Amino acid sequence: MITIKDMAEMLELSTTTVSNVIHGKTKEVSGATVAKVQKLIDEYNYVPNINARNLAVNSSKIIGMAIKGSEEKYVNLIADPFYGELIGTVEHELRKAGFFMMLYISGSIEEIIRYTSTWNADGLILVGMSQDDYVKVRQRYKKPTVIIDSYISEEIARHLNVGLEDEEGAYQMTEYLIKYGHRKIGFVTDNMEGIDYYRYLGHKRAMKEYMVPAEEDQLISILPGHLEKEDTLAELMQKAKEVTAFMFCSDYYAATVINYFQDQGLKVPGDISITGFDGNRYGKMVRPVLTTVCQDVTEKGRAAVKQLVKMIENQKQEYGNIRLPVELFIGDSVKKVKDPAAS
Amino acid sequence: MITIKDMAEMLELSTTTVSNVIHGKTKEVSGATVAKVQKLIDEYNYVPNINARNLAVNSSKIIGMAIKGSEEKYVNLIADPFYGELIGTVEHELRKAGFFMMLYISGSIEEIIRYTSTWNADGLILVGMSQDDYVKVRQRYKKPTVIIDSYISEEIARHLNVGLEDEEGAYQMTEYLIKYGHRKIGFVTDNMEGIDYYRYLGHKRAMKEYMVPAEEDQLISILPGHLEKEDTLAELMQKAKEVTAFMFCSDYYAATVINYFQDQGLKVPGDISITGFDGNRYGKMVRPVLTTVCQDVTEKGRAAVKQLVKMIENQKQEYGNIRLPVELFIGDSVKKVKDPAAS
DNA sequence: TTGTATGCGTTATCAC
DNA sequence: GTGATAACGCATACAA
Repeated sequence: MITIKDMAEMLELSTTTVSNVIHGKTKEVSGATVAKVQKLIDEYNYVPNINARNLAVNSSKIIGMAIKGSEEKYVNLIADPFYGELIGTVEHELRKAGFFMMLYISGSIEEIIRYTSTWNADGLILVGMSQDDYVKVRQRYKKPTVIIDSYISEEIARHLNVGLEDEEGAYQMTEYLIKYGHRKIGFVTDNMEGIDYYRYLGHKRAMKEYMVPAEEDQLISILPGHLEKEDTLAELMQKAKEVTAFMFCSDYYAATVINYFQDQGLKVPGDISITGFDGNRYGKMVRPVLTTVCQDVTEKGRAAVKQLVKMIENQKQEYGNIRLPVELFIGDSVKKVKDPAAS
Repeated sequence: MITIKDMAEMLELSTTTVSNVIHGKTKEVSGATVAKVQKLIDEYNYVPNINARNLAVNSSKIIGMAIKGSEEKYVNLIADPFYGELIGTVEHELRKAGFFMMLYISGSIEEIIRYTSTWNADGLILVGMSQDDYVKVRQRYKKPTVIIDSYISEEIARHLNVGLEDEEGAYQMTEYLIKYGHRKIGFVTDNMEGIDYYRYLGHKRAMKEYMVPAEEDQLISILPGHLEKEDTLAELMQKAKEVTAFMFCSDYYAATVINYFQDQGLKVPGDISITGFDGNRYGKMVRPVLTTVCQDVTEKGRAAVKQLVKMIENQKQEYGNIRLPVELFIGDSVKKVKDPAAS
């Protein structure tokens, strides 16, 4: 690893001059010198030591991308194509903008805070954070931060969030189901915070607007991570008798259940209709093809990076909510049913 | 951000003493001083500046994880659960060992080299590298490096690779097909280098051992990334008439083709049997459940990190090949056929 | 038990 | 045009 100092000595120049050439401040340097230095740089493959540079300018070009998930959910989390795609685009966009990505996947918010401050990250992208988590991070980390897919109340914490039209997406899906004659709809989720909660609100709004009596509405709660377990699936089979459709908050869950039901001899959508949320490969891979609410994950990552870079350049935190649009994708997992009440 | 110097001044101590406390060298410091310093550390949430530390000790705790993929394949690459799971476990294991992961996904090997050297990474994990790529990296980067899933000839480049029993896996799968009466088997791949090539070799070995005439053996080449395109799939439909089974080198491709075939009215495994390679969620999600060769991605990442850490501690590059075992998973995508020659 | 001095590689401020 | 020199925060060899 050749350094500026080494090169300066070899050419009998000062480090300042060499540094100037490296930074293209060539108007203050003679052409001959520039050439000499440039030659050496190429010859020895000079590459700056970022640690030294960061120390000198008190910045890193590091953006921390912190994904919070409980320890038990760990493996599930990262195998989900949503995260793969998100991480991929964020890394890509970040580098295009001249930054580097440091990835933290951890169940401990304390750990995340510690790491980001040691590395003196120029900015943060937070995924999967609750309001509490966000507040804790903000207490200790003051530089630009953007959150992805969180719902945080405006009063408590000013923040910039990049998310989805979750409420609207669920509303549209419910509306679609109702128009297809469904009234007894089971809304399945493993938590009631953040995005799932807002999707539930959208679902409720549609149910109300179309005047479906509240007692026909079923909220089905699943223990987090248990949707892959046999007994939970069996339980869902039971519930399937009481409703004509299930709405899931992720394609992965929806697809898993479709397969389970069919393996058990239940017809989808013949006996029960099923919908998802995400629009990823799992929904395309399962048969019947999943009717779902599509989001553009790439766009999500891109928007987050764009906002973050803007903040870093302006040296200040911005506030607001960016809600990316969603779109219904009609597959084959929903059947038209006769509404008994209508006839 | 409070620094060691700040704390030393506040307590009227030297930076050395403070530094010693931080590093737990308390036997050389009086109990009272330790307490004082510790109190301040907690109070101000002192956290070391890693840039400064790295500069001082000439090391970073950074491991570069470089994934090479052509620009066009970019999105495909990272949405594959294989990469998601691999990145996840590597990050996890790395942190457990006290390192940080810097992720580089790039089609340019030059770029990868430049980034890893600016950051002065302590070690490298390389994924998706050809022999040429590896040699180029090694010319410029001398610190510990481990490769995942590459095939590099021993003579040209000494290296440590963590891979799979690719040849054996394909052998077993072919053997299984043959025992189920298949003789006309189409081996489908979009490249003939690295892992796919060795899988092909295993396939050939089985065909030879079971004395299937060479003319019954079909190597079907697909343009890279084209297996999702309509015309390539249609072409494959044509080929399906000439064979009784297709072997694919990935579950994702196999599942995609199963769906396409069935959507077109071709029965799987009724009209044609299909096998995959990987053992991931796609294979479990498609119906019929895919018969495939399973690998343990988590174990792969774990092994890579373990080896790398060992090298970093011993300060030297090691050589060798670690081939993780594979296992046949029998799904429902292969049918027993009557071997016409046997009757 | 504690302190002093120096170096890590880079950038930036001034002076020549 | 070019060059000293200090500063960034930390670790460490060596003194005291």
